[in-house]
Amino acid sequence: MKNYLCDYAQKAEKNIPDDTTASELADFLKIFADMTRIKILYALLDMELCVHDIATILNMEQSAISHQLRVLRQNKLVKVRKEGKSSYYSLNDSHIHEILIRGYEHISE
Amino acid sequence: MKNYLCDYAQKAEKNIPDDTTASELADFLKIFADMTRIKILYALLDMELCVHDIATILNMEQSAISHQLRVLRQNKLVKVRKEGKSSYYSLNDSHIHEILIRGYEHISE
DNA sequence: TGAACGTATGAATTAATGTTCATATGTGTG
DNA sequence: CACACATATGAACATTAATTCATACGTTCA
Repeated sequence: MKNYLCDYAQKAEKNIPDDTTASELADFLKIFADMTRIKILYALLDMELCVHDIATILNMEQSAISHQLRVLRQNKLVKVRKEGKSSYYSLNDSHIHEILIRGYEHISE
Repeated sequence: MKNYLCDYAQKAEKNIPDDTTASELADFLKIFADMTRIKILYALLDMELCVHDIATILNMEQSAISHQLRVLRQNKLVKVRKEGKSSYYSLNDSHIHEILIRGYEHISE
């Protein structure tokens, strides 16, 4: 049974985020781990859209979209503007573009 | 029942990746959606490590690490170098750094 | 060749997550 | 106020995924 660590491995230990940070990071990146949410984010890249339009564009139920928008909203990736009967959603995070682009680059290779 | 789309919404439609692309993208980003894998990736940021050392550093079972390394391997995020009894893993993707950094920036705000 | 070590993997279990369905809340309009 | 429209949400169901356990495979060395 080996419980020790080589010197170099001890260095690696320092790079690893603590449980709280790692967990927050995982939770954040988890948001991008879903096809529906990715599509929603892409739809919102250039403009704000109301729930109904997103559902129509993605050809999905309003309820499903609404649930996913809640996830995005709670994680501050999108923001809402209410006007009349509608809720207009738009992006709320500057890193989204970057992450989506890096991801796309990866699968394009 | 509204089946039409406003002009601006039709533009949004063009940004949305097709199902295949969106699915691949989601699958790729899904890899980052787990605390264990994030820790492994951080551990490998500066150096290669064998399975046993990763398990020790993360204080987890060898089997769990091995399973996750397989996910990372299959998705080409890490590569293996076999030497003697050990398998040494290292990063295999230039976007990893960027994604982890963007994620960290987000949760730091 | 047998024993120890390192790694990989299949099966089972448990936990987390996405979608649907039904329904509630809220807003504008006749 | 009654009704249509837009959105939000709780519960149920189905699916996916992470970990553990047991074990197999591969390598080194006495």
